[in-house]
This record gives sequence, structure tokens and C-alpha cells, in this order.
Amino acid sequence: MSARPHSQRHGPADGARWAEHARASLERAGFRRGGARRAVIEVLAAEPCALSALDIDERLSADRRRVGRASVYRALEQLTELELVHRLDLGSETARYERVEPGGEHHHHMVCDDCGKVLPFEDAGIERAVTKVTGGAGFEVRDHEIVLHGACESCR
Amino acid sequence: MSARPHSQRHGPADGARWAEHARASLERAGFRRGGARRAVIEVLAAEPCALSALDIDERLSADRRRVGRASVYRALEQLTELELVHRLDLGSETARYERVEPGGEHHHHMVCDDCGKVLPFEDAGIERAVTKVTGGAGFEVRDHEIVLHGACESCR
DNA sequence: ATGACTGCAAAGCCTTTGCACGCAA
DNA sequence: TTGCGTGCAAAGGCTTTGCAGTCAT
Repeated sequence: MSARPHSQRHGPADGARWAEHARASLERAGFRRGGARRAVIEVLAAEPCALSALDIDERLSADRRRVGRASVYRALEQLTELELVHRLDLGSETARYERVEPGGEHHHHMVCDDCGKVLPFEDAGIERAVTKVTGGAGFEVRDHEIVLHGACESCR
Repeated sequence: MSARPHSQRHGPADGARWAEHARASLERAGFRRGGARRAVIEVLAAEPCALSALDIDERLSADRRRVGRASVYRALEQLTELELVHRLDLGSETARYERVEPGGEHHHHMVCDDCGKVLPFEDAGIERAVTKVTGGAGFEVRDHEIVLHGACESCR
């Protein structure tokens, strides 16, 4: 069984759809429209995988959008709370964030321990195995995170 | 399939065996004997699962062992480097550490998102599925980390 | 007009680094 | 005696909080 790159199954339209979904959810939750939050949503919509808060801040600066770093963190916290974004800890010292697809499909991550690169992958076998663990040991599983460590193609 | 608590398969002797193994590895690697490092090893030997640097520092204080926090971090770094200890990121803001069993057996973690409790579990099905992913996408998998999020028995 | 949203700056926390002393070899 | 190991204190880096001005409603 081989892992298939996530990008082969999801087109650029997913990002726009997610952004729309996110804005609607925020409005439904009683949030007002705000430039900073909207800007963060746009950055996350454009990148389907694992951005750090600093990454987001940098992309906003590159786009000439003056957004305070605190606002980035606040937006990420709110989006995470509404489960529109997933917060990940991939072993590096800084947290990373990525959008949650409305459809429920999701991916996991391979982290190159040499260069730090993060690659998404999906694998039906693992998903199946994880599902079977649900409910064991009196613990109610609601979510899971899988990280493969190793060396990427160019580093090994 | 149900997850089996890790403790049912490993007795208290494992810790002592690991400590011995760790000391020998350090000596072989050219390290001198030092009180702080030895103290950290003893704490890790007594607890098979997921301690933060602060946890370790607290246990040392409780044992009247005056060890600087910097020394704890330095010891953990060295032990991690020699692969005697695994550094984990379980979603909380702080890193956690646990000993690596010489035999190769290992466990993963369930994290209660309500109370923060960390529970170890092992599951052959997941291990098998992860093994099959190895080598996919040009990435060489050397290690993996699986975290189940949800609610523990007393919180759900 | 009201209070949510934001940017800036300051504060917090975990972790790392600098430095001089002490101890292993 | 040599220089690794350690403790203490200071510095770093990411993240959160306080606060006053701004903007959506």
C-alpha cells in the first residue's frame, strides 16, 4: 500500500468553498465581520496544509495586509474553537494550523526530521485501524492525529 | 478490537532495566557520570509514560534532589539524541518525554481534551497499518506518533 | 451609540544559553 | 590537572493579555 499525495484528490476550489463555509459559520456564531479574521481565513483557504501562525503573518505581510500578530492568534483560536481549523503539533516547537474540510475528509502528516518539511498524506488502512480502536479502554475517541517521522525524498 | 492498557504488559522491572541500559549507553557515548543526569534517568525509569520537563523537575524537588531546571532540559536533550528517550508533542503547549524500551515495543497516547489526562495504549492493528505505509511517496518512514483525542472515562 | 474587533506593546511561559564553580576521570 | 557537568540567572521565541482607538451593526 502506498500513500497518495493529498493534492491529487483536492482541487483549488476546496479552499474557496471552505472560506465560504467558515465565514458563514462565524456569522451564525454571532461574530461580526472583521478584516483581520477575514484575512486569516483567506490565507488558510489558499494553503491546505499545516501553516504556523508566523507563516500566516508572513504571508499577510507579503500581501501588504497589515494585520497584528495578536489578531492572527485570536482568529486561529476562534476558528479552532468552531472546529473550522485544526491545531497540530508536529514535533517542532511551534504549533501549526490547517483548515478542516466540511466533508469530513482529512489527511495526516509526514515530517522530515532533517529539513523540517511537512508533507500531507492519506491512507485508508490507517483510518480503518484507528476506527477500530474507538471505544477501547473506556476512552471515547473523537479525533486522531498521526505523524510519520523520517526523511523526505531529497534528504534521505 | 480494543486497546489494552500498557501497564498490563510491562512490570516495574522494565524501568530498572531501562535505567541500566541508559547509563551504559551514555558511558559508551563518552559521557561522564553526573548527578543531575542520573536523577533524571531515575525519574524516567519510574514513570513509563509522558512526563513534561516540569513534571520531572517537580518530582526531583519532591525527592529533595536539588537539580537545576536547565540540567533537566540538557539531560533530556542528550537522552533524546541517543534515542534513549522519545520527545512527544501531544497537543498541549509543553513537550513530554518518555523512555524508549530497548526491546522495541512502544505505545501511543490518548489525550483527554477535557482534563488533559494522558493514557497509553497499544494496538497491533494500527502498527500493522502504519508499517504498510512505510516507503510511500518517496518518504522514508523511521518513526511514527499516534495521538487519539477525546474524553476519558471520568470526563465523558 | 454600543460593544466587538484590531493593532501595538507589554507580559507570560516554556526552553535555551552564558558563565563560573565543582566534580569525575 | 583537565574539561565535562551543573546550578543560577539572563536571554530567546512563541503565544497571550491589556488597553485604547476604530469600525461594524
